[in-house]
Order: sequence, then C-alpha cells, then structure tokens
Amino acid sequence: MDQEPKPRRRYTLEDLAKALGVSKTTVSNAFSRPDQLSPDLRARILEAARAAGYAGPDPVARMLRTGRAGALGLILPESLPFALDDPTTAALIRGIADACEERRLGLLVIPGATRALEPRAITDVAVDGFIAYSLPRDTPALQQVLSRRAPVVVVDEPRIPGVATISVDDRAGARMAADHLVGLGHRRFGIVASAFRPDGYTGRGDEARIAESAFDVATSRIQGYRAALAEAGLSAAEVPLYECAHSDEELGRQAGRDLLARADPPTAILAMSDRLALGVLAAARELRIDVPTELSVTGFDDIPGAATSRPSLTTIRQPLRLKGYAAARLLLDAPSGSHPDPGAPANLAQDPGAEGRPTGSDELDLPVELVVRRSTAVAPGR
Amino acid sequence: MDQEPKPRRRYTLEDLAKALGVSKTTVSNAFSRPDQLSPDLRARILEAARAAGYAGPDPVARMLRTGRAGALGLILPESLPFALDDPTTAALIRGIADACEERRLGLLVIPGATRALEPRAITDVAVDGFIAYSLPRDTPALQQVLSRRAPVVVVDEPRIPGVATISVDDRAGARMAADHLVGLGHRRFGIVASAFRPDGYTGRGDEARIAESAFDVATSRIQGYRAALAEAGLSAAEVPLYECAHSDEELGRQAGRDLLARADPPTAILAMSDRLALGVLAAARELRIDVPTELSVTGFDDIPGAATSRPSLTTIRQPLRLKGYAAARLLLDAPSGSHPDPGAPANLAQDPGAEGRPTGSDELDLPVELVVRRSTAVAPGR
DNA sequence: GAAAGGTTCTGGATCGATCAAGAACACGGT
DNA sequence: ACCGTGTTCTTGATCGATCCAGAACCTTTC
Repeated sequence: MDQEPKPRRRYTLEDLAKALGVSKTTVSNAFSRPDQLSPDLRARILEAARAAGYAGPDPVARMLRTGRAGALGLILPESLPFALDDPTTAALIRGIADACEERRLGLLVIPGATRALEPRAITDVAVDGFIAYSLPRDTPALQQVLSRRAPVVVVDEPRIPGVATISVDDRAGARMAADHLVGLGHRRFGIVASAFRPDGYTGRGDEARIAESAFDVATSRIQGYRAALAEAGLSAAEVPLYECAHSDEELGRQAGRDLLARADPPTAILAMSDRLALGVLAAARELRIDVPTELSVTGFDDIPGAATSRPSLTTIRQPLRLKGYAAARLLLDAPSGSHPDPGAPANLAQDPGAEGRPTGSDELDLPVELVVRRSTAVAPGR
Repeated sequence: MDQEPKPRRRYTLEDLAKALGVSKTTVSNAFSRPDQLSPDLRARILEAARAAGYAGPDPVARMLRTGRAGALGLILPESLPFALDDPTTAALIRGIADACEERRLGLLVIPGATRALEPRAITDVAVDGFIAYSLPRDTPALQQVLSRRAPVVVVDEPRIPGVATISVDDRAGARMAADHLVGLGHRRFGIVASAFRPDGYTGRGDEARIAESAFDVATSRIQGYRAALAEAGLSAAEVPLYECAHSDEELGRQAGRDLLARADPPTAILAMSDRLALGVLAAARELRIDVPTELSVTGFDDIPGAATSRPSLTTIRQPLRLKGYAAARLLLDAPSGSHPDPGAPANLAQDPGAEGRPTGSDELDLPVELVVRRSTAVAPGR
C-alpha cells in the first residue's frame, strides 16, 4: 500500500509545524525564543517534537540564516600530537577553552599549519573567527584566513600590521634573563635558540638564518639577549648559538652537549624555552657539570615542569593561559572582528580615547617576569 | 550621490557570476569541480574572484546543501585542561587526529560532558558525527547525541545496545594483571580503583558504589581482578579497595598511602590506571617501602611514563592511539552512521558472516597485552 | 547529412532554518 | 466607541551555496 520511494526526507521543523497546524516560525520560537509564545503552546510543541523524534533545529541551517557558526577555529603550527605534548601550547589552549566555555562556543582545531596543509582545511570550516598561534611569517594558511575576511587574532607571531596580535614583550623578557646572568658575573655565554625557519634545521648558529628569521618571537628574544650582552661588552660573534628545530627536551640536550663540549665552554646558557633549558640541564647532568655551581641555565615561559625540575629552573614567566584567554576574548569582543579592510584602512588609530586595552593599535602585550630559582648562581671563580 | 543604505551585503558567488556574465553553477564548478568547465574559463573566474576579494564558497551554505559538515565532534568527559594532562586521553586524541587528517576533516572538541554541559553545546554544532569518550552511563550529553540522530561511536563506555563501541577487553586485561601477581606468589592484595560514579568521591571502597557503577570500564576491571583473585581463594571482602575520583598521580599516592598504612598491608597493589600506579609508587617511596622487593605494583594502559618511571611499571598495554584512529574510521566508514533506528531495531546481529571487524555486532574490542617491567616481583618471604 | 556522443554551460529548485512585517485578538483607559 | 498597547501567531522573503535536467554547440561516425 504505502509504497513510498527511497528518498525519505529528513524530518524538519516545517513538518513538525504542519503536523501541529502552526507556523514554522512558531515552532522555531518554541526552540530558540521561548518568550515569543505562550508557555502552553510551547510545551505542546516540544512534546510533539519529542514524539516525532525531532531533536531541534538543524545547526547548519541556523548558521546560514543567522550568520553565526558558534565555534572558534584554532590554527596550530605543528601536528596535534606535538601540540598536546608541548606544555606551552597546552596552556594556551586551556586559556582559549576557558573563554569558549564562557561564551558557549565550540573549539575547532586545525593543526599542522606549518606544513603544506590542505587549502580547504581553512576555507571549508564553519567558524566565527580564527586564532592563529605562532605561525612562521609566510604561512599560506594565514594568507587564506586573511583572504577569507574572517576575524583573526594572532597569538605571538607573525606580527602583521592591521591584524590584532596578542603576545608578550619577548625582547624585554630575554633581556631580563641575560641581565640576570650578567649581574651574577657571567662572561662566557651560550644561546640555545628555537627555530628561525620552519625547515627542520638543527645545528650551530647561522647569522644568515637569524637575519632572515621567519619567527618574530625567536628574533625578539635573540635581540633581547644580544642587547644585554652587548652592554656587558660581548659581541654576537663571541657568543656561540645552537638552533633547535623544535622546542623539546631532546633537542635541548643535543644543543647543550654541543655548547658544553667546546673549548672554553660557557658558564651560562640562555635557552629560548623551558623545554630546551630542561634539555640543557640533562646534558649537563650527563657531562657531570654541576648546575648551578659550574653552569647557570635560564629558560623562558615558566611551564609547570620548570618549578619541579632538578634543579628548578630560573626562567621568564609569561602568562600562557591568560594569553589564550585574552586572545579569544579579543576575537569575540571585537565589534566586527579585526580583519584588515582593504576598502577603508584608515579607521584605526583615529580614536584618541584609548586606554588600557589598545583600541587604536592592534597589539596587546602581556607582562613577563623574571622568576629566579635554583638553576642560576654567581659565575664560578668569582 | 550614491547614498546606499547600511546593509551592504556580502559578496557572493552569485555576484561574481553576474559580474562575469556566467551562471552561478559555473562559478561553483570553478571552485569545487574543475573538470566540469574549460580550464580557460576557470582561470578567468578564479582571477576575477581574487580581484573581487571573493575567497570561495561559503562553507556553511555548502554544508546546508551538501549535508556534510567536514568535521567530527569529540565529546570528552572532563575539561580540556584535564584531557590534555591525561596521557591516556591525549593518545586517544592523537589517533583521532590521525584519521581526521587522512580524511581532511576538522576536529571539534566538546569538553566537560560529565558536568551539566549546556544543552546547546551538542545540538548547535555542525559535525558529521560524534565520538564520545568514556562517559558515565547516564550522561545527558549522550542522550542528546542519540536523539540528534547523528552517527556516534562510543569509545570505552558506556556500552549501549545498538551504538557502535570501541574498547578493549578490560576484564581480560585486569585478569592478566592479577594472574601475573598471583603467579608470583602474592596473597595480600590492594586495589586502587578509578571512579565508579562521577560525583568526585575519593575514599575507601564501597560495595554499593561498585554495584551501581556508572563506568563500565571500572566495573569490568574490578570483575577481572576479582575473578583472578577468587581463583586464588581470595574473596572480595579480603581485598581492600580505594576509589579515586580522577585518574591522576596525586590521588594514586593518596590511595597508596591508605592501603599501605593498614595493619597487614598488601604485598601487591593492582591499580586501574598507570597514573594511579605511578602515584602508588610515589607513596611507597615516601613510606620507604621498596618496589618490587617488598611491594609489587601493576598499572593499566601503558602510557609513555610507565616505561620511564623508577622502577618501570608492569602494566596492561592497550593500543590507545589505535583506539582513537579506529573509532574515527568506524564513524566515517559506517554506511549511514550507527545511530539507533527506532523504526527497525532488528537489523543488527542478523548477519552471520561477520569476521574480524564486527558488522553484525556493534562492538569492537582491541587487544590488550601484559607488559612485565620492574615494578613486580615474587612475593616477599617466598 | 543525419544520428550519436561528448563537452560546456544555464536556469530554477532546493537544503532547513530565521527574520521582518504585519494580522488577529484581548485588555484597559478615556 | 475609540484608540493605544501588548501578546501571540503567520506569511513570505532570505541566507549562499549545490544539484538536476536539459540547452547549445562541437566532433565523430557511418
């Protein structure tokens, strides 16, 4: 008898409306705007929906109509496994998650942006805005975000004029670390740097690579270190540097072994991240060099492991979780996002009433702080 | 002159088509189906799009039309911070991320499902399916997923008839651990259990809680332990048990201290997870009880830290990353998903030709394996 | 030279909701 | 009796794409 053909359509809000003899709008309101209809009718509609197995308005259709996606896109430079292993990234994600929870938004993760990355990964995704974390300067993924005209907030790098950016004053932080060691009487330094280009290079310092660095954070930290060392009378050429492709303990150990095996080894090593510094600590242990009596080591970030390592790590603390939170809030609170408007690019910085939060400029720097622990001491023989 | 009103509409595919004098379909094809038009025209369209600042078809509109969201939803029991800290969860996410990358899908994370959780978090999100990880039996979030009629794969728990589930044979795994210790001559045991209910309880074992457990995994592991111990002549009442609200080292340490401080302390402790076992190891260290000569400890999962702890941990290995990968694949490859069809619930289990991958049944158990390391040895005085 | 087949492109219907404008009705005040 | 004010519900347009069926044109083949 009832010989219906195959394409049994989905049960929609309209079907439900028809079945109840009310309008689509009313059913829609029953779900999304309870104050627009009598509680009585609403209850009847909800009950009928349950009976019919209708779970509520289709999210995609709603998005199309309302223009809101209800989710944030997070673009990460490395693969997700790496991101989860890295305490710095993990802390940042936490902060973002805090903000998402407050605003009841989903978090859509797009990892691996440094690699080629399928173009569709960025363009095909339904989000209200993107947070781009620590991408190299020329990443195509970022170009795509920009051309998609979606709101973006960049965390850390790259700094692009007209694009909102949240970061810390890396230069000042690095300077504080170096000043601290100079103040302790150190004169022979080594630097363990994170990557200057996303090409997987690990090895001794190369001024050409530094000059054409694709990572603003690494550049700033080097500048901070060198500024402080220059004041102590040390030129860049006198301070050996080892570059690590990724910020992990193993590469830090490798860097530490290289620096410490040289003739006239350093009495102080400045590492650009805590994970790298932890690796240097491991190298010193293997080489039976005592920290801090024979060697001082500083990190950067103040990850949880910095306080519990042996010895505990002197480092520059940056508010990682807050950074994530602030980035998400900035993204969500920006009037119409902060995408560069090619049509009328003059409307920023013309508002003179800017205080605390920079409305004119689009960069927000969070504070850093020197945390002195057990991995630094006065230079040996002083 | 040109006094246009405010709502300057977005530049759409149709505008571009009009500007070029071609049809919408052709423009659409230029972006999404290059083989449907001449390369020449396609190049012209793409060029015009770039000039006009049109970044490509709106993802939401495409989703509505095609019915595909291009993303997977991952429902996690705890907050995201906790998930990132937990090596077990992290490994699972990695596996899921592997599969997403293969299929070029986004991953939308929905954490905190054990808590109340805003209902909209599940219903308002655009995904092609959900992976629900280790949720307590009565979680409302899971009900919502089910009623949304979206494809779901459950990982670990809860096992619900008609819902595809990926897990391991926890009962057999637990049994292997207990058998191992029994074989080493142990007769005085303690059990450190993960939570039986999501109410934050931490403390001594309570048979009522075990009986009404909301976590199938915990239940199965207890059953496995007790089955092995029963064969060795030990009743459940003879084996003290300590329940921990979360699976972390601190609570494991607390449990270890409780069990080891009793009169007639155990010579072997079965912990339901590696993190708990690591905590027990810490407790033993504090109490100056040597592992493994005075105390044997087993974990469960084989997280990375199990191999590097001191002493290294005897544990039951389960393929965590593979579990995530398999779950995602199952979700994506299922013909129409695996949501329960209330109309015709009889079509499962009627296919007798099921081998390796269960097509009839909807449960897939991955293998577990005993990994003997340094934390277990023959019982003292034997 | 007609039929057959293949490209290339088009018009209009469609996906499933929300929104703006307004109709219908009730109530109270003057 | 009339007007204004609210509440409750409805109609039709709209969001921005994809898909289906077919038109137009160009080759090939017998």
